[in-house]
Amino acid sequence: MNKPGRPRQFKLESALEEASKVFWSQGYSATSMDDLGKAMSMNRPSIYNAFGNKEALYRQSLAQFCGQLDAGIKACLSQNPEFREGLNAFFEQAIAIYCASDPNLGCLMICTAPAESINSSDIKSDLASLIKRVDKTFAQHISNAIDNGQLNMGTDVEMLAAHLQASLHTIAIRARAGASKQSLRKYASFAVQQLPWTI
Amino acid sequence: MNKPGRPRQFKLESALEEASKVFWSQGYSATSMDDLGKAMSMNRPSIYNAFGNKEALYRQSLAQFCGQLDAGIKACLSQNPEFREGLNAFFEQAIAIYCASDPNLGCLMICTAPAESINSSDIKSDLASLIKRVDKTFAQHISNAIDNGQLNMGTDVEMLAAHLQASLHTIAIRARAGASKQSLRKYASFAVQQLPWTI
DNA sequence: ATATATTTGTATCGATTGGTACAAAATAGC
DNA sequence: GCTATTTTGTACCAATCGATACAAATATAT
Repeated sequence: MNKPGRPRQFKLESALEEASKVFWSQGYSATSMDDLGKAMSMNRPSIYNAFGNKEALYRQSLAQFCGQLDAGIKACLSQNPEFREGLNAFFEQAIAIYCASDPNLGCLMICTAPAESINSSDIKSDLASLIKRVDKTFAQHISNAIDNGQLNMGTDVEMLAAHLQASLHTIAIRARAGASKQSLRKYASFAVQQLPWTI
Repeated sequence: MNKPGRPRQFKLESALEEASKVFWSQGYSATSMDDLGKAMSMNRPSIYNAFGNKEALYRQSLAQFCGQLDAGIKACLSQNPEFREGLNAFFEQAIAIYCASDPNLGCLMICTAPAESINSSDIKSDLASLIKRVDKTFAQHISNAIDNGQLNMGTDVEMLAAHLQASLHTIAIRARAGASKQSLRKYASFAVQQLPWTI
């Protein structure tokens, strides 16, 4: 039941991963199909055949990245019974990703998609979708923490979720601007500390 | 004491303003010198003569924008004796700028510079400089508010300033992603409310 | 008027852009 | 072996990219 035809000399996931790295560092418009071809070890016709055009490839890179990001949040927050420690673990993980390369690249979505979101309504909606997705994930766990008595009742869950994501956004941008891991860690723990904890 | 030679048919400031609008909506890399020439009503040699190259023009656009932003913060916060109202006024002003066009463009610096900051160390340092500048401005007024007894003592001034700027960052990004003025206003007032007020 | 200095507009440069046509290569099913 | 199907690699496309050479135009200073 295998497909006929010449077999692919690349793996979809790893090729996409290499494309993501290029977009991540150079942004969308400053990245050429030639750059992508070299990084992915594919010639251009193969890229177009496998992923569509440049924008489709970028959006698939975004989708892959966002899936990992959201999964990371959920993993950290579900794993830890204490919301405070779950949040600290998540921010630690996010900072590790944002500062994984030298120089720090920050967040692929937050640092590269806004620039293109006016030129492409699809990229704009991708950006809006991720923001909403992260808002919802945070809100869900904030709600749980309130039910568990870890956070004060009476606080606006959605606003608190947006406030948490604000910290994530500024960490992404500051990382890209060259901030150190240490300074980002310090800020993250401050932001977590500012939540209306009961204890 | 006038300069000899053929007089300019453009004004530096207004030409720069037009250039800013193009960069603001399209970002740096997606903007061509041809786009700029049309928007500025200048032919390319005149642009190069007056501003240098494309990157220099972009950086001057950034500088103009950032000067207005920082001046806006200082004006709002200095004008209002109550820090809380000064902050509310500033966020209202920022939201008005971020949502002035249709579609919303957010912040020129925050939404377009991060994408290019890896390709250009100058743009990266421009971004870092603005962040530091806003941090300092916020910190100064937070410090005053503590001295005036409006904010609790014992809070980390620098971290609180970064936390305020985080709200500004997420507002800029959410505006660009299509968020409404109302939702941004609601979040801004929530963020202000979360500060450790004494009253 | 003449010389000097500056801007403007046209025309153009080589390089690069995103995207594709087409044939060779390599598989599966029969 | 033969056909159908898919991928690969070369070559190439028109369009656009950032940047500039050069002469005409327009001002000041003497």
